Amino acid sequence: MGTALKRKAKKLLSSVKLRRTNPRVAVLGLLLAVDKPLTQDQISTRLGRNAPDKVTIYRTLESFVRAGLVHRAFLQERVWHFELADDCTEQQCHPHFTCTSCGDTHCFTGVTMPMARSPEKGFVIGHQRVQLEGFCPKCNPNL
Amino acid sequence: MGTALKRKAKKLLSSVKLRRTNPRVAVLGLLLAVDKPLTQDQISTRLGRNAPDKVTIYRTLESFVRAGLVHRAFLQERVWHFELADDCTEQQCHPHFTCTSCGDTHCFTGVTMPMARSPEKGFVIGHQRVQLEGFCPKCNPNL
DNA sequence: TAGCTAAATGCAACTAAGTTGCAAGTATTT
DNA sequence: AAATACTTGCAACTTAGTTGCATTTAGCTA
Ligand SMILES: [Mn+2]
Ligand SMILES: [Mn+2]
Ligand SMILES: [Zn+2]
Ligand SMILES: [Zn+2]
Repeated sequence: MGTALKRKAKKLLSSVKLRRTNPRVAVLGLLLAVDKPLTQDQISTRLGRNAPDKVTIYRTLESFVRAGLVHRAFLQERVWHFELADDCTEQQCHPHFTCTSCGDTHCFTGVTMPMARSPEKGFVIGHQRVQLEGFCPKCNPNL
Repeated sequence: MGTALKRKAKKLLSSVKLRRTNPRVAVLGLLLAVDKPLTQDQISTRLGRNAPDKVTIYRTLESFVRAGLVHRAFLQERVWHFELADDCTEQQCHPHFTCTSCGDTHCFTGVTMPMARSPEKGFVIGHQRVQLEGFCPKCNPNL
């Protein structure tokens, strides 16, 4: 991991009053670098030989979520994907697109969706999530 | 389960060329009756004493999904929720609202959302899913 | 109606994502 | 440098969903 990324990660950690430990710098630096949702397993693999323990990665991510640095980006499988909580408003994150052919996920950061309106009085819609699936350019049969 | 429901379930099964077995009639009848997403566990509990085996419920639901009778309505937890595949178009199902206070889920069947537009050439958006969370009328602090 | 067969079921064992408890280590404060 | 609250790693656990296989059954045919 680049020194610049490490510095950025440490700064971020301090800004939310989290201790600047090695596992946290590594995980946060990675999320800063890849800029797309990753699972615990993917994080572990990418950090390679001296990746922190699985439990530490989960707890690290949990602390990031609590601090508001990271979101769980719910995809359609059974595993959680985590990404930085930028490109989001209070009410909604950007849509996520997953290719049904190759499985790749893309962040549609430029796409904004109108908020759903409640069908009846009394509901308060605090947050909205949009998931998309289909073919990515690589797998598009018409291309 | 009511006789009418059973008859309806059997009819539906025949219409998609699935064998009319007891487990299938029971599970489909239940989904017809409750009209909201249920997990395998909830289905099993509601069917009570002589509910089919867990594996049978999963395989039953899988056959319904293959036949297009049922959708997996992905909610925010780690478990799958299944519901009848009506109130859906080819491109999107109705939004689902889950209350962050009491956990109840409501189907916003009347609410339609515009489809997201691809941010760049090449993506084909086949399906869109919208999840909402907030306070339900029961838990709304302003009510 | 009885028999045939492919499809469906039930059970036990398994997989894998995420959790919990606890002893040992360490970042920050003083 | 010492104190201590926070963090880490490991082992054991939980739980949703899967797999393999022997047994049963729905729907068909004779
Ligand atoms: Mn994203
Ligand atoms: Mn619904
Ligand atoms: Zn693709
Ligand atoms: Zn509620």
